[in-house]
Amino acid sequence: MVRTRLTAQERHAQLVAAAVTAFAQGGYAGTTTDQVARLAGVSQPYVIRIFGSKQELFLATVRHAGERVQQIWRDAAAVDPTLSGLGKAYKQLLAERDLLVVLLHGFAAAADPGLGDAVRQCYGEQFTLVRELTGASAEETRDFFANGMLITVLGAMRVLGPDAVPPQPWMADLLDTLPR
Amino acid sequence: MVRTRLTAQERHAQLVAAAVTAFAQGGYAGTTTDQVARLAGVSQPYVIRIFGSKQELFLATVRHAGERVQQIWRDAAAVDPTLSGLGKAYKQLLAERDLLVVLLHGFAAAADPGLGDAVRQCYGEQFTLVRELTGASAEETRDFFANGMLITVLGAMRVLGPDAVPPQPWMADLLDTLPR
DNA sequence: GTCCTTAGTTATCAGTCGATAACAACTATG
DNA sequence: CATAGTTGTTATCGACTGATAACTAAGGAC
Repeated sequence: MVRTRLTAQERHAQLVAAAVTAFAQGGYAGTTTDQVARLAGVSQPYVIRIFGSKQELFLATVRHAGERVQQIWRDAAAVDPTLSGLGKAYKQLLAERDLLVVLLHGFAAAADPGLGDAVRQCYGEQFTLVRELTGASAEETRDFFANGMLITVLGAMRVLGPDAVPPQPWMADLLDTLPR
Repeated sequence: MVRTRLTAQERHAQLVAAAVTAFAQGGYAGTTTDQVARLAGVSQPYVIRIFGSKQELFLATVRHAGERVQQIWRDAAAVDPTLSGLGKAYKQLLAERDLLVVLLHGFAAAADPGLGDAVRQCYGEQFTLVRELTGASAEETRDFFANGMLITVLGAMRVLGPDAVPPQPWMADLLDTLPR
């Protein structure tokens, strides 16, 4: 028998996955709940009924992305608990570039009072976790996050990632220095 | 005599200044042309007539911010043409935090076909200029931009800058390592 | 003073978007 | 089969927003 309906739990997860893709492209204000709904193959009002509001949908999406990043770091630290080890795990994160970019859009939208606290907490947890896992100094950790942020922004700019634009000369110089 | 009217040139500059403030807070999609107009004390249709469209207004704003950053770096390099010298000029940039944040919103909105090319060109010019001014290696320049991007994002998140939120423990560790 | 260019306004619209309400259909259980 | 709970839809609304059009008025040139 063909499964037509999903449980609310399954649908919730599917919608968050669709929202990662949609919000990564347009950001919070630049993405409609209808775009997310169409990506998931459901109607727009149903998205609202599951999450209550667009803001809650976005928050669930940012939290999901943050938790996924943390999990990848935990897994990496189990093998090599150094900044270098976690840095290599970035390879995985670049493969799921939308995850990083949706986090960036969260950071950028943090001026919105309804989003700011949740977004800052998300980033704080990441920073704390990396220090716990690696025991690295604050300075080393800052450089780690700085380079991660650069990679993320270059991804959002379509300089890095699956659908990157044709490379310009200046990009080559920059990209050559990034960890492989 | 009281000046009531401005020349188109003066008004143009005033509107770009207002747009820096407005777009820094809400980003491209999250800011209305009416918000910019009210900030400048003119009517919304007049903003559209001067710039043609919201997109052109945003592009003019991003270009202005990019040029201002470049000018600050040129001035700094005239005194101390090293990455350290340009880094110190960041103090000035943090004082005009909206300038940095509006650039970030430009990078984040680069997935929009109408904005991407201009935004990438803006970033490429910055990268190239810094290398020309300092003669630094690609790797050193990458670290320079990575830390700059981190500072910018922390500004957008209201962790850094004039209207920063009350600091959390993790923020203190991070902020202590940033260049003074 | 009159005229003409330029600065600026009000009125208005067509499209979009998040949200609500009412209804329909599937599925498990007894 | 009946019925109750859950999954999903269509219809619709009110608010908002970018853009257009038509009008008004300042101020320099002659």
